[in-house]
Amino acid sequence: MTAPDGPRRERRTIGVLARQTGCHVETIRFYERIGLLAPPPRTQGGHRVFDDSHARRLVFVRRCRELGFSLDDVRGLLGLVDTGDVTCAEVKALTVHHRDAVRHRIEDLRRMEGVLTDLVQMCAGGTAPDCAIIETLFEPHR
Amino acid sequence: MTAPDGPRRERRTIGVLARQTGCHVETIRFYERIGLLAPPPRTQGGHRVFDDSHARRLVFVRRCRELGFSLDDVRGLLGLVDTGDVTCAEVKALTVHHRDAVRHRIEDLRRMEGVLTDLVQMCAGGTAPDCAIIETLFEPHR
DNA sequence: TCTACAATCCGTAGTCGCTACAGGATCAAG
DNA sequence: CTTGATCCTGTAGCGACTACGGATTGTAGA
Repeated sequence: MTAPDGPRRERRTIGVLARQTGCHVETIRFYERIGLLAPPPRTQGGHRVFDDSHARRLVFVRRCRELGFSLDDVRGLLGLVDTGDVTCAEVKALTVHHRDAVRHRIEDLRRMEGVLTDLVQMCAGGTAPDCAIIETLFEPHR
Repeated sequence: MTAPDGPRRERRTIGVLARQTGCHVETIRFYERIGLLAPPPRTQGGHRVFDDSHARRLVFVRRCRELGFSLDDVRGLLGLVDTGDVTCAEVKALTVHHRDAVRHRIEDLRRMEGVLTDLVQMCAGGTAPDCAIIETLFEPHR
């Protein structure tokens, strides 16, 4: 009865991991370098060998990044997970805080979009050398 | 009858210009270094002396930045202004293109915000060590 | 006129989150 | 055993600033 390991601990090269997670190879190495991912074991020749736990962790990082969390936020979340100290309240607070920042950013962009639309509308778009957009941009704030 | 110059060509130090335009002193020097603003004349001791034309141009840059234009975009717009070759059509095209990029960015952020709000709502926020947010973030995409 | 101190000078390095090389070594298939 | 894909390390670059250190200059008050 040799241990049948199964697909639970599947080994993969960095390239395969990259394809599975949608990360670039360079990004994975970068995450390892900055301490976001633990250094995986290597082959005799020095190639990294990743297993499911690495894949899981990388997926987590990637999902967080897709949601706009900073790498520092991700580090914090992973820290909570790693120590086992994680409580819903902490995670929720971090998430709420980030969501509020995202909302704030949306508001900023909306204001920009409004002004840009105004500018576009006040511009005839012809070959005239005097452009209302340019004129307006030379005016101080608001 | 000495030329009364008037307030039209008011001279100012970099600090005063910064206060007038809302830019940091370092940013003004930075803009000069990358060729966005022309090098102003100096005092004997080497301090920069700015006049109204510099102020006008810096206001333009600042307004563009507030609207999210890249420094390269600003360079382009200023280039058009400088050559006198500026036509409404060109400026409008650049502005429309940028507005579309801003809209795109808003859509991205809105999607993030939606997911973040979902996450926040699925989390009880108590002291439980199992957190639904964390669980979800370990799941692959979507 | 002297002195104190604010403001300015320059150059370099750091921020964030990657991305793009260069110049090699290793691995798997045929 | 050769080929060619993949991997390795290290460094430099991006955008748009920001922050520093150490020196110099400008100016207002005594």
